[in-house]
Amino acid sequence: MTTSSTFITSEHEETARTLKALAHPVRLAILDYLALQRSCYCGDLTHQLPLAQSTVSQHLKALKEAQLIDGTIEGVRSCYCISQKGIELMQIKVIPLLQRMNTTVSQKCC
Amino acid sequence: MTTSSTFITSEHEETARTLKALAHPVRLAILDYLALQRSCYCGDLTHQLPLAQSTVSQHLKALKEAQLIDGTIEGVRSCYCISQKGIELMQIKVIPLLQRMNTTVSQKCC
DNA sequence: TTAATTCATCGTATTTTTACGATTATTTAA
DNA sequence: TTAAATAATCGTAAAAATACGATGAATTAA
Repeated sequence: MTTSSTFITSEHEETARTLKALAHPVRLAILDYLALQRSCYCGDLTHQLPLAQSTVSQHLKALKEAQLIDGTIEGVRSCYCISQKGIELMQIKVIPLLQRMNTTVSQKCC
Repeated sequence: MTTSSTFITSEHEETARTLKALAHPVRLAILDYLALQRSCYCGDLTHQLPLAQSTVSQHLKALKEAQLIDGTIEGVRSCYCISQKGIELMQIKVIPLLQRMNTTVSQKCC
């Protein structure tokens, strides 16, 4: 199920990919933390989260592959932050699509 | 991994559940269609989509369980539409959380 | 140079998701 | 009453996601 039809557009495919990266409590928590702190190291997150280091690293990788965050090696550590692309994806792709759901349902439609 | 800590809040858990329901191209297409058409029958979707009837029904169930849509039996058919609760979840829970990502990144933060 | 720190990656087990066909239940039409 | 139509559910197979420990690579400190 990858082929996009007229019904399932490439926008649906792309946005679903972004939403999938967002759709995990740990990854949402990481993003919220990054939004607040500006940036942090992988180790900071590992200390905060009840998860193994390898698991945290894996979540960061998922966010990075979805272009939601940037990561830079700083000596022995890795620094992460929300990416410009990530902000664009939210503002231009994801949120507008979700906004389209906002049809005024005055009464039960069916 | 279900326990919410101070770092992972219940809001993260709940929003992740909603996002998971959204995070599939077929389900996004269904919601987009419902936003446009107001309502439709399961059969309409089965005709539009390159999927088996049981699969479409399964996707509708996922959306319903996430409270994003309502379904009503109309004789031999089932009519679906975006729910008021679904709109609320978008406007009050999901979109605000995604909006929080919108920190102005003037230059590479790390 | 050696040891310690930090993090990514690998291999793997478990769970969840996705899709299908077959079956069942309900309603409508003949 | 019987047949057709519609959609939900069941069982199941295959793929993807999630988590872990172990290992390896790179950098810094001793």
